[in-house]
Amino acid sequence: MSTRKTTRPRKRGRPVEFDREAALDAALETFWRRGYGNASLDELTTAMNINRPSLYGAFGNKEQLYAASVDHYVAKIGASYLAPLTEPKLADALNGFFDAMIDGVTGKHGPRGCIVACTMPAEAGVSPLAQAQLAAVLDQIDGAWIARLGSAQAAGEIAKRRDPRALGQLVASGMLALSIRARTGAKKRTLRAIADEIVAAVFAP
Amino acid sequence: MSTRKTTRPRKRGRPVEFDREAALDAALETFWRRGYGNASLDELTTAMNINRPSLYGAFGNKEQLYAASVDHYVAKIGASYLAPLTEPKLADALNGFFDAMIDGVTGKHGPRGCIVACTMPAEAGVSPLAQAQLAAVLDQIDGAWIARLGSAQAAGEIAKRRDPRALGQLVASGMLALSIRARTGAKKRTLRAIADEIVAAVFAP
DNA sequence: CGTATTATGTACCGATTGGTACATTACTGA
DNA sequence: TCAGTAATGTACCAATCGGTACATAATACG
Repeated sequence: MSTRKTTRPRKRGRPVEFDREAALDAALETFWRRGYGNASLDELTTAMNINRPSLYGAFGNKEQLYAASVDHYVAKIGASYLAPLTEPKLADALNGFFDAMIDGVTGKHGPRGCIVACTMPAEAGVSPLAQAQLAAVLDQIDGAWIARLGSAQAAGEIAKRRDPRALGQLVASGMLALSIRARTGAKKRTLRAIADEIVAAVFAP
Repeated sequence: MSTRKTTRPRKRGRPVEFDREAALDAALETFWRRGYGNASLDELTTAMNINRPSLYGAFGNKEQLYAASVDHYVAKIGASYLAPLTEPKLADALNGFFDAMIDGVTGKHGPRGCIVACTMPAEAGVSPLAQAQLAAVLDQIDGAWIARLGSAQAAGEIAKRRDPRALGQLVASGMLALSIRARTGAKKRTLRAIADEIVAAVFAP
């Protein structure tokens, strides 16, 4: 018998008519701009261009749609901010990260600020699910920078006495703070000046 | 004729029965913990122990009550964080600020985090009033630190080549980020380690 | 074909929302 | 003592909220 992939049963019933990714993009933009509580299902379904039963069928409920939107943001936009971490020189990684991030939070890909820093903390006080998700996202960003700074330290780019953990959390903290500042309309130059101080702090002896 | 203060007419009508400050404390605690949208008027009036008409008579409406609660927070708790700025030595000012702030955002005076960093950014995307208030509060904290670092620089405590403006905004940014981290349950030691890096950055050459 | 299955569109649900009308109560001033 | 004034308590409002029942439409299977 020829080795055959387990015949996955084809999809029954009426096919989904909307593009799940496009719908998530629209939901993300809505939650990002208005926060969780200020985004109503009417707004969401209008922006996503689907009706309520389709939304509930595809995403569960409003809370789960919000969580999916945040995941979508992290995977799509957050990941693009972290892409410069693969730069061989630490200075390039840091500057590339802050440049990309500042472009992003000043409106390049959507509303000003970042959905994580600007909308999740408010929900974290009410929803354990949101609190856990926020903690997980922060851990992920911290972890990425801690690892990157650890190898930079091994390569002799930063002083041996520095603590990669605290420095990684400092860099990630910069992202949170700049995101909030951008929400009120802060200019790129202002944000970049703050980022410069953080970069300098990483390279201090 | 003896110079007399313009006779202020005494208060007419039934006197107010609640303590405005205590009511504001309760409103602040509610908004702080649950954010603006998740705090209903039923919750607010119950926490404040007043009825709706009294709330509207004294504070206008929900949005204005929120703004007043934030002002109350800034004047009461925010000011206590900034009190160490009067320390003669800059290091004492910085460490006193971060110690007080970390105690605060980890729950000493109320819910974890700070109402400014954790609940205002979400509203700033919807309400121009909230956005302007958030910008004003950030300006105030930035300004306090910029002034303090300016005089520290004049006193030779930090290097002449450093930029007090960027450094002041860096310190204030630390407050924002630590506040968000505290919201998810981060421990004091973690927050203090990040603060230490910021303090070190201020004193770098 | 017919049947099973799944998505869509409409129309609706009870609950909750922010906000207010109105009668009552407690005070000041003449 | 009585009129004027302002806060309180109750009870209510229209609007909106998140979520769903139900009939219809579109597919796969046999």
